[in-house]
Amino acid sequence: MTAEIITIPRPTLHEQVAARLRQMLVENLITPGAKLNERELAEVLKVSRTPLREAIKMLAAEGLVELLPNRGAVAVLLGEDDVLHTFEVMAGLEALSGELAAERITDAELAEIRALHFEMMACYTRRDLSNYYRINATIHRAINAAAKNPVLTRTYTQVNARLQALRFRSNQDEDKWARAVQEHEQMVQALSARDGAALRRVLTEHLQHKREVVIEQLRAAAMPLKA
Amino acid sequence: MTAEIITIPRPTLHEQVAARLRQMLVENLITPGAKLNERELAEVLKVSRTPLREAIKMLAAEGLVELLPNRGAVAVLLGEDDVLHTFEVMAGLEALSGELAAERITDAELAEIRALHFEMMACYTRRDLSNYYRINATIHRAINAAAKNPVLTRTYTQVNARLQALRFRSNQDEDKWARAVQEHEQMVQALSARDGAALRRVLTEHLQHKREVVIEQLRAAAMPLKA
DNA sequence: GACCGCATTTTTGCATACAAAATATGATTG
DNA sequence: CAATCATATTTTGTATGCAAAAATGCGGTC
Repeated sequence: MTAEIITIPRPTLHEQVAARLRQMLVENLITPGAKLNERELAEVLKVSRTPLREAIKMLAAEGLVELLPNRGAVAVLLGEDDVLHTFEVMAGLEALSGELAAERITDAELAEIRALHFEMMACYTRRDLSNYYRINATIHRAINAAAKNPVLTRTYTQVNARLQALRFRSNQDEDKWARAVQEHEQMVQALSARDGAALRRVLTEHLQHKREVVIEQLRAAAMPLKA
Repeated sequence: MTAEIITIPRPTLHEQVAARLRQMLVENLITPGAKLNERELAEVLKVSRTPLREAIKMLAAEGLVELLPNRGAVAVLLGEDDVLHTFEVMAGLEALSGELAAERITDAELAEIRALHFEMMACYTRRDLSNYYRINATIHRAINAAAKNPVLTRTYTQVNARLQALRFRSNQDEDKWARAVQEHEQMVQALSARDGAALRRVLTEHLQHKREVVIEQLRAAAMPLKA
């Protein structure tokens, strides 16, 4: 008898479509606020409307699109308040991740995070913003993973997805960037010391600062009137 | 010109079905672990499989059912670990709710929570467990609402839904019940004092205790062998 | 020139039909 | 009698068709 069901073969079509749409939304290939035309999308993705609609319903439950009865779905467009609220929740989830990670992280996981941290420092030194962001996100995910709580990871991923859509890769303010790096330094220290309370504090502050940066850039992007 | 779109008329069919299924799952009208047969359900709910499937996909994204490729959906069955993980996240979300609520709660909201608290005390005194639970949940929702963060509310509701399915209305241990009531007393105090840190502490502990009770009852229910 | 009314065209929502996979059935054999 | 394999049945997954609602376009009117 086989030990366990190993469902990998090939995801059903609606799953693939959902994944693809998720990606498109997160990467802004679908403009926030834009209407999702079923006929169009079905044609582009080369599937019938049925699995497409099922996928859209999933994304709606995930909060990536909004469903308007009899009027289809639109990609969520986050206003300043939405961003603020989302960051508040993210901060709470990150804080919890850190707290639990400090208790449960293995030496191997810690070592990997340290390594990632150095990689990130390299990108910072080179002012390689794109890779900096990428590794940064990886570190946060790694901390979350070290918390060893699948429900937390799931929730974290879901809430975070909404923010991903507005990740600005534009030039950061130098001072704020430096501060962020410093905070990351503190994270590694707190993790090494297995100091959950400290890590909670650092992460909460870190997210708060991140929020400020995003809000600033959001405002700047919202009014290119003076330009 | 109308101020805003007020979409209320009648929810689309898949929304209704989703709501109904959600209710059935939460109230255990569908046994945890049970397979959801599309033909059967479609017949019972008197809809075709299309809106039913769309609803199921939403519930899957919400974590209330699990999707097995080519094998349909099953109502989630929480093991001890799942319950533990879910409570960990719930604790984090409640703590955050409390912290924010302490900052943002209005006098009217506070008064209402106080009133609910007294109602709950009445139920406690009468050992009216059913209504105690109901009002208890209402108080927690009210605290969450006082935080005035829709994203938090949404996340809270979603994670909480998974636990609702296993709300044991069985007789609690007297001591633990008394302790829970005392903690609720402390909540009201912390809220009145607008002491976010204190409320965070109380709620975190409260959830931890709640978790213990649920785990106990889960174990007891899991092995009625000795009975 | 802007605003309404009405017919046309899209677009969404739901039901049905068909294909593929999984499951159940039962005969067969070691 | 257990196990296995071929076949039948059920069930899920996807596509298509049809009805209702919304968006669009266009004359006409004030």
